[in-house]
Amino acid sequence: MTIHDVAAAAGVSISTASKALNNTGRMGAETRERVKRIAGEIGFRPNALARGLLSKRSFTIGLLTNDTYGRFTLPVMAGISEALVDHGVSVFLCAIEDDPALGQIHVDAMLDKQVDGIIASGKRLDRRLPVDLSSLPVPVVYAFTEGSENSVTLRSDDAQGARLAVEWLAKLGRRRIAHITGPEDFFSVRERASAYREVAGDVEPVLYGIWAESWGHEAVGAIWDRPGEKPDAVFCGNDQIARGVVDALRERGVRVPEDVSVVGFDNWEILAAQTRPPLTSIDMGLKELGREAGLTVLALAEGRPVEPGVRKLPCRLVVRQSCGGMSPTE
Amino acid sequence: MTIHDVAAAAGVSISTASKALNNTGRMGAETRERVKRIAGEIGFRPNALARGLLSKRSFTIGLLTNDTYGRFTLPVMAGISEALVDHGVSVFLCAIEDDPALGQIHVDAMLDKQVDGIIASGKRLDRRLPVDLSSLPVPVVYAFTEGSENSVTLRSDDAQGARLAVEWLAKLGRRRIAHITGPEDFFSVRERASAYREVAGDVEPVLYGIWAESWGHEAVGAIWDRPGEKPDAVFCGNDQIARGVVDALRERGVRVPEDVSVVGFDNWEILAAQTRPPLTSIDMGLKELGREAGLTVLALAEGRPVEPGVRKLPCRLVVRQSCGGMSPTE
DNA sequence: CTGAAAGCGCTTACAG
DNA sequence: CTGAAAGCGCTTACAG
Repeated sequence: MTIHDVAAAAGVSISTASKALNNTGRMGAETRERVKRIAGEIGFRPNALARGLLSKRSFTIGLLTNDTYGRFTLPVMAGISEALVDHGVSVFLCAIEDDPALGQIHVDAMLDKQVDGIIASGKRLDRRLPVDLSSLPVPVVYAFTEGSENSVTLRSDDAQGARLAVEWLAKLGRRRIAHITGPEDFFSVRERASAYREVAGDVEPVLYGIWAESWGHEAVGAIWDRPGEKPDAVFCGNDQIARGVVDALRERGVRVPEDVSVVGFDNWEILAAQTRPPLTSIDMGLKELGREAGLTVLALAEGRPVEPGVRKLPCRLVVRQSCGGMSPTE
Repeated sequence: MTIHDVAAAAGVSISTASKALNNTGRMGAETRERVKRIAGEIGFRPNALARGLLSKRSFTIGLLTNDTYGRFTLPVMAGISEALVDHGVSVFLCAIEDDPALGQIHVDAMLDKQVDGIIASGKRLDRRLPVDLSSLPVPVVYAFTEGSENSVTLRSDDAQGARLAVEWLAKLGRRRIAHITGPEDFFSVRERASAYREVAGDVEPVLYGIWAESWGHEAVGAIWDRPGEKPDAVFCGNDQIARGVVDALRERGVRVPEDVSVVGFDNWEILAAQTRPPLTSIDMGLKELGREAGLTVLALAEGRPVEPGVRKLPCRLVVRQSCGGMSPTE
């Protein structure tokens, strides 16, 4: 089923057939309709390869990621796909672990296939992918990973997210808010911690550790075993830590949210919803981030101008039950 | 940079250049080498679109999935990608939720782009994707989802996995093994339960519920609150349930693994490893399943014969600490 | 051993 | 208003 078949069936030339189907050129409305109808009847679908060869557009982009676990990449991917499917653009997913050779192979494969652009994504804002994308013949957008010079980079606004969490706790009347978080060498950890400090003051400590439930447990032990006043709230660096904190508090007979409010970060549905009580958490809006990344790489591919630099997208608070309080009333 | 540039730079015709680069035709070894060297020097990369137009192979396949959460699809995807990258094949990821219209859009987009084949994947063995793939012009392989008549379908061997779990418990000396699992309308639930029955006998009950920690909790309550002898082991339908079971037992002062051994299913790393104690679990080998699916669709695309029907891939036991015992000595 | 020509399926100036 | 021709970048019979 090629355009030749359509042309033959409609009794016109292939140029006319092409123009009819693409709504270009000028011809009798009746002719155009007839060609379209016949194309539909014989099930003609234009070959995107042939079309791409001419137009220099493949309607294809590549998503490169080293987040094999997919916790971050998957929502990003969903957003990209959702935004681009309407434009007829399909997405190659390339999981490259942290292997530079594998990364290069995938980049080469994508370039061979004439992708219109590449989105680089990762699991950490302050690390680069193990492959250099800075001088490719196609546009590159960085989403949730460190970008190269003068590139377009999209990331979540972790400071604003942290503020959102702590302000919510303050609004609920909490005054002694502790912060239990991940490793200090993470940029996002430092950014969240300093936003926390601004809002919460320094009545309670920041405890740096690892991204694990066990660390949440341990930190609660350290805080609650020391003498003196205890926190009435804990802002956690992610949901895993928050889960550990909630479980540890329950085991000590401290009631959540009556005695202590807990906020997580990531809004990792499966974890946040299964915790008892379900976690109030900060959502980084990764799907929205993916959507923006998709639209941005598309704009670049079409030659529309895009301001380079880092663009921060807002986080939002998702209220469940670990803080008490109703859903946020502005 | 096209083959014209290579030909010009090497002082040969484009036919000769093409043949030199593809190791076809006959020519002086010296000419061939020179062309190759020059191609490398000017950074020539053949346009896969043009190549695909001739060869009728795009070196592209599509992965269709309704598992937006990605728990199952992601390992499958990793396996597919890993198997195919060596063959120069790239993968379109199409997340279609459960939306038939969206599914059709993605299928059409893939066909337009001349994919060499499609792999359909899901989150449930006994459900079909919301789109009919049974009479496409390209080969289709089903992985971890119900396939159509006479298709090639790959799935995990849940009965064998369940047997592995229960036999492991028996080997550790457990005699009263309960089974707490998901909804009975899941095919895999029934298959696991009946394999469990065969090995464990009927001293303890099968409790059907939902795929949630809360159900694990609740089921432990039901069992331990009734009078009479208690189980000395629990085989759980998935890791979430197992986590609920382990937590509930701990809260009752029942020691895991000293008093009761617990086995999960799925080997969902992030959950299994964070449970205290870490969960021994059954791994469905989804990455291997993806690898097989990739190689199978490739074989089909190349016209090699593939036996239709359902192929079950073996599960394996991953030993952590929730059962006691050493790593399986086989 | 090497090159001119035809062609993959399509689009787009350009004639008529 | 419609069609013949050239061409996107490549490969592959077929001549020479």
